[in-house]
This record gives sequence, structure tokens and C-alpha cells, in this order.
Amino acid sequence: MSNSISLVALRLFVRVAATESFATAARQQGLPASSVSRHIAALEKALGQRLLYRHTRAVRLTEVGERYYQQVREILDTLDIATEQAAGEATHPQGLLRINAPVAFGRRHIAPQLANFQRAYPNIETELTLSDAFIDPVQEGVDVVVRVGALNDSSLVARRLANQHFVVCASPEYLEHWGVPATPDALSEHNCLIYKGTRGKQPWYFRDSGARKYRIREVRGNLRSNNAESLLEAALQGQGIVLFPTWLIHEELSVGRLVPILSAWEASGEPAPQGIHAIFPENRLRSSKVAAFLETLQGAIGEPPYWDA
Amino acid sequence: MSNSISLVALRLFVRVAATESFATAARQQGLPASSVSRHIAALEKALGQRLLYRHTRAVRLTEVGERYYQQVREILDTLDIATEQAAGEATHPQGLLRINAPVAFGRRHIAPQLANFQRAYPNIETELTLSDAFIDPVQEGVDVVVRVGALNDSSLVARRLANQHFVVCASPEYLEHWGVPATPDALSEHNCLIYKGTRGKQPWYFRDSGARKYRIREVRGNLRSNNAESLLEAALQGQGIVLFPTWLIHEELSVGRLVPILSAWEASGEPAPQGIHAIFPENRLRSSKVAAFLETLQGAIGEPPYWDA
DNA sequence: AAATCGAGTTGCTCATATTGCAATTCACTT
DNA sequence: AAGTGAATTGCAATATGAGCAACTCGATTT
Repeated sequence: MSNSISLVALRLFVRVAATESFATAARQQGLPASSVSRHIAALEKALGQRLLYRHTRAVRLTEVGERYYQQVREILDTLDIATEQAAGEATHPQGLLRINAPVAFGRRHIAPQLANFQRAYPNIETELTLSDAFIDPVQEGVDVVVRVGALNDSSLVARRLANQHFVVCASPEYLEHWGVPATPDALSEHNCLIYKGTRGKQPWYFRDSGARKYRIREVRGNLRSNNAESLLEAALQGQGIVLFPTWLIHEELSVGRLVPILSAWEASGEPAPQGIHAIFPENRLRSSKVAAFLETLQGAIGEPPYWDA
Repeated sequence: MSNSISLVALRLFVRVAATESFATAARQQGLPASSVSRHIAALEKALGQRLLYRHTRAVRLTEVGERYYQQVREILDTLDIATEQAAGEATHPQGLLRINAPVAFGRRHIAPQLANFQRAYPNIETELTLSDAFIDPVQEGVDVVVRVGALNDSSLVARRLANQHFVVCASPEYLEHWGVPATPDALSEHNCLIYKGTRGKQPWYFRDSGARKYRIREVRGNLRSNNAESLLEAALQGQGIVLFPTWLIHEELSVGRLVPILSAWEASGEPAPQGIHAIFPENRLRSSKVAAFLETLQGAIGEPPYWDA
């Protein structure tokens, strides 16, 4: 009987289905796992159908569970938006806003804005998590995810917050000691600190001012890392030359602890320009909390972004 | 907080909004009025918004209430359909099916079919209410409404169950005593029992077999009623001539208690052919209960309907 | 003008459902 | 073979909703 179904049960089901785990669903909702178990059981009993296969190690949706999950997720989202609107939150947004961002970008450009944001919207509680691994907002139950660089898919909506510019630079001490390279080719004579992530060594791209295509320039050096801030640290200590997006080093550039070089060329860490995006499930598009946050953030960053101005 | 909202509260809110009354909503859901009051109050508290104006005599939706009502109604319908599907009811429909039909048609052609239907779908509980006043399925919380004749609006979906044919007829005794009119014009010499409903006296229409348009023929008589079965009763007792749809009198025709006359003409109680329709909210379209019922009913009626065969 | 009626709300008690914790089971990992 | 993480089950404390009755308020009736 559809009358014996409870909203919490549906919410929990969606969380369990998204995370494929009773335990993390329980944690996300701040309930004991036992409650989750029982709610799901009650839901299954009400439907007379098994929604999830419980393997010891993993939880998998059954066929009907899969269909039901998709439908219920959509329904709950719609309900939440409708409720939010009715609650007048469209004019005075309130509630919990969960944000996820990359560590470096989040610390530099999200966290500092949060105070402003909270002041403008005192009824919004924010929860900022920083992580560099890609986060699926629907799986994690997060409202907005900020990502730098390429977007893979999907059923998610992205909004460009800013464009990304790279500069080649080094500390004054380094340049004084080793000289300033005059052309990209000259970099082969220098110690270049290279980012090496999951996609291998990040090549350095250059193009003449005004040219359309970037060309790869081979560079070498004695330090590679998958952690940008370590490379930055090394560069500050005069160990070598780095290629970084401006949002990461605008502070160091402005106080002169790093000096841009090769300014006659445009450099990049990507074969094509990449932006900084906010990503969220399609349904969150109309959430006033998300809208308010993005509006504030976009406004604070500006166009061009303040770190490039 | 959208988390403190309960499904029952939403269901009750929809019922209250549809009926504009706490009391009837309570009755429909089989709950004490106090519970309804408290659930609505809780919902309003959760939203921080008043959804309904309580005037002593009537309950009216506020502006936000109106919007929320539309949205929630849609959401609940969607949820119910999804749940029904997940419960495997698509293959084995079950649950409660609420049907409303006009008194005369319902008694003759719906009620007798119900037994068959119940046998075919033993898990469906049916609730048949008969009433001649037009019923809004969403307001009354009914799944299917059967209506004869013109459809007014609306946001509802209609499905034609059968076409309606009229015949002019009288009892053998009447015809023996007063003679058989040879043409429609001759009716002016006879006692015609006329239906007089909310739209005034129902005129009688005739056309030659094959002609396209009906023409009104004035008729008179000493009995008018807004109740078809009273006229029928009078006709059976030899009081006069009646014009009725075949579904109403096929029994009497087949046993000879009424005899059709003027068969060379096509008669009608409406200026244009009118059908018999099943009406339901758009969302119920995909309800397997409703689908099963309509399928069974349509099959039982046949094409042409059994009362015309 | 007083009385009545219908509709909604509020107070109170009782039954039921839910929570949270502890104990148990189970399958996989070390 | 023991250990671990994840789900389920049992149980006591608690919170929640149902149901009934009393109460308020405004409109219609007498």
C-alpha cells in the first residue's frame, strides 16, 4: 500500500542506491545504520519487492530498484524544489548548502568568499569539503562541485565560473642565478618543475601571442610531483621554473616572490583553454541556495577574474 | 526543513486543497479531523508559510498554497505511479479503484460488469459511487468517472467507451390504443414523455437515414421529468412515447415491453452524436488499475456495444 | 436577538512506531 | 585462521500520531 510509505524511507533509499552502501547513507543522513536497514526493509515490504541485492561487500540495485531509484530521485528533487519555493526561500534562501571543491582552488578562492556569502545569506548553512578526486554530486549528495579543467560527462549541468590562464615563472633568486630564458626553446637549459598527475607528466604548451594553436615544448627538471603546492614551494625557494594557472599563484606574483617570464608567448598546461566550472545535478539548477551561491561567487571572481586583473 | 515533512501531511494537504474542506478531506482519508488539522499545521510550520486561509465557512488556498498544491499533486501522482510499477502491480494490479458513474448507466452497465472485473483482478478493491451531478475526479479523489454526453473541459483525459444511439419507442399497449405514428410529424398527435433537465426541455432531433444534419421536431406531452427512469416507468405503463438512448432501454426492447417506432428515421436527444466516456486525471492514464478496468469494461461493452447488437 | 449548527482547533490519553545501542551474522581480507 | 567492515536483529527508552471530547468562532435559523 502506497500509504504506508514514508518520505524518510524514500530519502534513505535514494541515498543507499546512490552510494551503494547502507553505512554511508546512514552517515550522510545522520542516522544509525540499523534505522536505514529497517526503513529500507519497510519500503521493500510495502512494495512487496526487493529493491536491493545485499551482497556482503556491496549493495546492488535490483532491476525494479533501479527504475524506482531513478523515478524517486527525480520526484524527491522536484518535491524539494517545490518545498523550497513554497517556504519562501526563493527570496530568503536558507537551509544547508553542500559545496565540494579542489583543495588548492577551494582554499584560495572559495573559502575566503564564504564569509561574504554567509553575511549576505545568514540563513544558509554551508558545508565545504575539499578534495581533488572527482566527486559525483549525486552520489555524494552534494549541491555544487567546483572543478578545474576538463569536464567528462554527463547528466550534470556545468556553469563556467572563470577562464584559466597559465604563466611560466620562477623566483627572482632563481632567475638571477640562472638567467632569464628568452624563448620557450631556452627552457631546455633550465630546471623545470613539472606536475605529474594521473594523466602522466603534464606537458607545457606555448603559442605566439595571437597564434591559434598551442605547440608542445619538451621540458625537463629534477622535481616532479602530483601536488601542485609542493612544486610551488620548490619554485619559491628558487629551485626551478614552474608553469601554473594564475589563480594558483597570483598572490606570489603580485608581491614579487615569483616573476613571470616568456610573457611574449602564451603558455598553457592544456592543449586547449580550460575553464573553472561549477557542476551540479540538473535539478539543483533551480535551487535558490545554489543560485545564490553561484551568483555571489561569480560576482566575487569577476570577469576577468580578480586574480588576473 | 524539508526533512520534517511527512507524506501523509502532503497527501492530506492535497485532499484539503482539492475539497476546500478539512472535514471532507478527513472523511476521505478515514482520519479524525483533528489529525488533518495538526498535519496541515505541521506542514505549514515546516514551510514557515501559511498554505490555507481558514475562513469559518470555507477554506481557501493562499497564493503559495496554490502553487505548492499544483506541484505536490503532480509529485504525489508521479510517486504513486512509480510505486505501483515497482510493486509489480503493472502485471498484477492491486489496490483500491474508485469509480464514479451516472446512476442509470452505472446500475445497468457498470455494476453488472464489476463481478467479472473482480474475478479477473482479485487484488483490486473497487469502490463504485453513482451520482448524476458532474464529479471532478481530482476534487473527489476518484480514479475514473464515467459520463454520458458532452464533455466540458479540461485538464482531464477522456476515453470513448461507446457511441450513444437513441430510439423512439412506446409500449405495445400504447401503440395498440393510440396507433403507430408513421412520421416524426405525426408525433404532435401523441403524448411524448420529455426529459427536462438543468438545460431545460430536451428537444427531439430527427434526420432521414443517411442525412447529415438533425432537425428539431417539436413534441408535447403530459409528463416531464428530470429523472429518466420515471419517464421509462411511465412509458412501460403505456402512458406515452419516449426518446431514449439504447443503453437505457435495450432490456425492455429485447423482451418487447417497448417497441421501437419511426425506425426509418434516426432520432437523437442531442443535436450531434454524443458518446459515453471515461474521464480521469491525466496522471491516472498510466495507472495499471485504471487501465485494467477500462480494458475490461471496453471489452465487455464491445463495438458496437452489446446493447445495440 | 438568541439559538443552533458546522467547521476547525486544542488538550489529553493511549497505542504504536522509531530510535539508538548492543549483539550477531556473514563474507571477504590479512 | 583470525580479523574486519557491513548489514541485520533484539530490546528498552522515547517520541509520534490516533482518537475522543471539549472549545471557539462565525454564519444561518427561528
